[in-house]
Amino acid sequence: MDDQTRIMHALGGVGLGVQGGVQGGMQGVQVAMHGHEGADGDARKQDIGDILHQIMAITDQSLDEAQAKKHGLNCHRMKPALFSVLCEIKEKTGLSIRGAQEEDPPDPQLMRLDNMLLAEGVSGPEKGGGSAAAAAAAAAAAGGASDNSIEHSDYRAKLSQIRQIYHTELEKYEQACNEFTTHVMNLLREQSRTRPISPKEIERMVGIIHRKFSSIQMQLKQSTCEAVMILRSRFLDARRKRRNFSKQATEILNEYFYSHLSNPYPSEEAKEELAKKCSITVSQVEVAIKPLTFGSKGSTSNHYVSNWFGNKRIRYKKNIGKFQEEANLYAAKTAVTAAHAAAVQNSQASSPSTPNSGSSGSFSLPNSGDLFMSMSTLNGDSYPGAQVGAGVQSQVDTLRHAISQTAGYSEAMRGHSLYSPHGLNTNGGWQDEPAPCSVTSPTEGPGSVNSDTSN
DNA sequence: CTCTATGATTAATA
DNA sequence: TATTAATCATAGAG
Repeated sequence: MDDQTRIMHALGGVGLGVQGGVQGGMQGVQVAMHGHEGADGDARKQDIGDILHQIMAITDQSLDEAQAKKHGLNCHRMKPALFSVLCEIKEKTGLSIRGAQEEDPPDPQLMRLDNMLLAEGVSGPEKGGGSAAAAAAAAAAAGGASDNSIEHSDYRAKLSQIRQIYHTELEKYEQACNEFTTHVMNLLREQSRTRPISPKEIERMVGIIHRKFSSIQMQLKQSTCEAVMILRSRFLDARRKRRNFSKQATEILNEYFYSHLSNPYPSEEAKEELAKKCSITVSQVEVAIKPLTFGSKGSTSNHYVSNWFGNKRIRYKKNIGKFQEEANLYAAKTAVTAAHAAAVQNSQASSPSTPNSGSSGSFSLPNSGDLFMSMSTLNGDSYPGAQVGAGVQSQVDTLRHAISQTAGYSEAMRGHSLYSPHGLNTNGGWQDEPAPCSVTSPTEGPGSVNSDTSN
């Protein structure tokens, strides 16, 4: 008690001793601190010394006493002035380190992580997280190629799991950060009543805390990214586990292929239609992680068709003999369908019943390249008898098919001019025929056949 | 297991 | 950019 009054007195003395105002107080302190005292400097110095002594003595006092004194100090009329002065001093003496300028540059790595999380749909808008939602999302995402079945939804489920964890954790961190921040702020504010803490300093402190927490968040983001990467790599590996197209899908594709043998380059629309047909007709199982990674363009399903046609073309070309049977089959099929469809105006020509007769020989179609080619291969090849027979038959069928095409021949031609951007060769074939080899050197037929078949 | 069929990927090409 | 040709890697049959 006694001490307290003395302190108060002393403080008052400091203030009053100069001029009484805030300004005065400041000057007084500064003067005293720097030791530039004037005439009565010694006396003031003495005062200050007293004060310091008394302050030191506080530690020896009981809690109650300290509280009381604190209160006393807080209520002192000079307190605000002193406080600001002390803050200023503190600021000037560099006690508060001025290292708060390296915050603005947004960490590129963090940006990268953010971008990736966003791209993967982890941090993006909520899409719901459940198997049902996953299925819905899958359906929504893949427009045409809908059922990517197990793997796809599995992936989605896992992803949404990650996402959920991520969000939970993020929220937790956020909350902790806020809690901690407010706690520290309160603490500092509280302390600011007894020691010089400027609002600026508090701000800085908050900044530091936030930085700390954001670095933690970055770790979270990083590990989330890693998890996604792992998940993705696992499923991307799985992507290579190819699924064969369904029987019907290949049926449809083959049909198209063999009915457009002269120009098996489906246009975009055609591809789309084929894709639609295939995936609608059957639960055409496709592995499609791709649509997940970026907003599926819808053209993804066309990709499969393109793949298929690419493979088909190349493989057909590589070894026609091997595909003869298939060709026959589908040619016949298309012929039949054509017959069905195109009624029977020219039943003579297109009737499947009498295709061989007139048709084959009489038609030297522009796309006879195909026929010729297959012909020559057949001729050149020393197939086993049965096979030859089959070959001939197939040839016939192909012809028949060609004829059936003839019904829509003009259509086909239009198609050519429209669809084949890379010139359809005049010989009717696509690009350079495989024919040449067999044509030019039919003698070498067997060899080529063997190699083909072996291949 | 091997072997073939086949979907997917990739580098090269026009 | 679409295709080709080569290649990879698996599915499926034996």
